[in-house]
Amino acid sequence: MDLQKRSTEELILEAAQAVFLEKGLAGARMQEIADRAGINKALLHYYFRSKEKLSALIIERAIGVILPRVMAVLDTDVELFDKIRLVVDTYLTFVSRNSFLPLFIVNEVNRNPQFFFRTVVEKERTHLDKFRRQVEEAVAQGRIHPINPAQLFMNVMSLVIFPFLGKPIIQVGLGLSDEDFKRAMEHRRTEVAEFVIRAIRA
Amino acid sequence: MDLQKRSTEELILEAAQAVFLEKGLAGARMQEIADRAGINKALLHYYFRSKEKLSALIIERAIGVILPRVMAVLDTDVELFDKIRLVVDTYLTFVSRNSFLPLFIVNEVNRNPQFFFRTVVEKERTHLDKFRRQVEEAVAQGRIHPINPAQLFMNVMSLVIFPFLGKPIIQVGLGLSDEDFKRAMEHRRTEVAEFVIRAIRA
DNA sequence: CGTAAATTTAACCAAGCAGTTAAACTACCT
DNA sequence: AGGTAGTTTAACTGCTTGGTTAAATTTACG
Repeated sequence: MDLQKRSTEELILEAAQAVFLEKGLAGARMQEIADRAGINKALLHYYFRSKEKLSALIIERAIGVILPRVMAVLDTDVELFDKIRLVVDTYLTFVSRNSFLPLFIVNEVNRNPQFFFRTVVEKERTHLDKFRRQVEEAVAQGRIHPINPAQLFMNVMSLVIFPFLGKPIIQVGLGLSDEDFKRAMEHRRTEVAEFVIRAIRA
Repeated sequence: MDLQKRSTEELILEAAQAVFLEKGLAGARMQEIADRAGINKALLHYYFRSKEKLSALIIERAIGVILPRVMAVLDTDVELFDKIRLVVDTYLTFVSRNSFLPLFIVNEVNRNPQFFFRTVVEKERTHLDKFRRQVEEAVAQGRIHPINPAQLFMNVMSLVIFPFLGKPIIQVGLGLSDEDFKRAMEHRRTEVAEFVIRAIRA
């Protein structure tokens, strides 16, 4: 379709996403967004009336791109242990390429939980059901240690996401270069899943 | 000593901490800090010249209060599994009472990693040595599965801290009331440690 | 070509906010 | 009583920033 060049609207959205993720909502400047999109402030407001409207779009986009990904995996028919491996791998890949996303989302969600609630979760919550039943079944069959599915899910998310939120802490605290960190995350791609599986396997 | 009333300086610091943690550095207003401290803006600047100086103090305080706590536990002579139980318990207790702290620290550390580096870590890094050796020894003796001490540490921190960063996500995503969430965290106090121990025990 | 939409230029407004200042008031100390 | 540090009041400066406006210029397109 438009292989030649992205539309101005897209340019703005990309620039806005970059700036919002880097600086946070309060720290982002409309001027900087305009600059990075290669346009001027007037045109920026011409497309997206206000900072608030623009930021709402970005937040929706950011959350909308990551949440369905996890939910889709959780909703498949794969066997439990393989599903854990799959969700870790999927998520870790994605978040490695968008390392600012977790912090941004966590901030916005804490600032305005209602929005998060209305926008996304209502539709997605049921997708957890299959996972929940799967865990309960495995517990009932004695294949895994008794564990609350919610807690298990929380654990997986924690292990995958936190290192990116705490990247500077971890890097400095453990003395890792950027390259080291990348390698450590690569290593985690398999390690985390096996860690979780060992923790629950009966 | 001064049982009657806290000094104005302390009042300001407490108010500043509260406001900074709730609103973040960029979102915090000097006026609000003054109001909450029960004084006026002029006096606020009379005590702490600028917002920057004040925020630097708060950041230092915030990090300085939580990091040494973990390090102290990691540096003790307790046996490995008990140490894991201890660190989880200590940390979870503390962070339950200061639930805004993790998000604040994570933000500041991402915004300015150098500061974090200079201020705290230099002195604290060595405290990890004992834990590191302990893990390596346990691996060598075949008491636990082979695991990089750094990764193990990262896993424990992840499991403890993340739920507080993602509290709204988790609450909404899993449909937990405030009471439910509190109970879930209480439950985690023992669960997380056992989870980790099962994951590494040979 | 002609017209409408897209884009720039440049100036401007209003609000919010950090920080200042000076004068007056209060409380405590000696 | 007098002085000093702590505190208030209230007005003000200066800068940043979101948002607007109007006119000029360019681009796209039938």
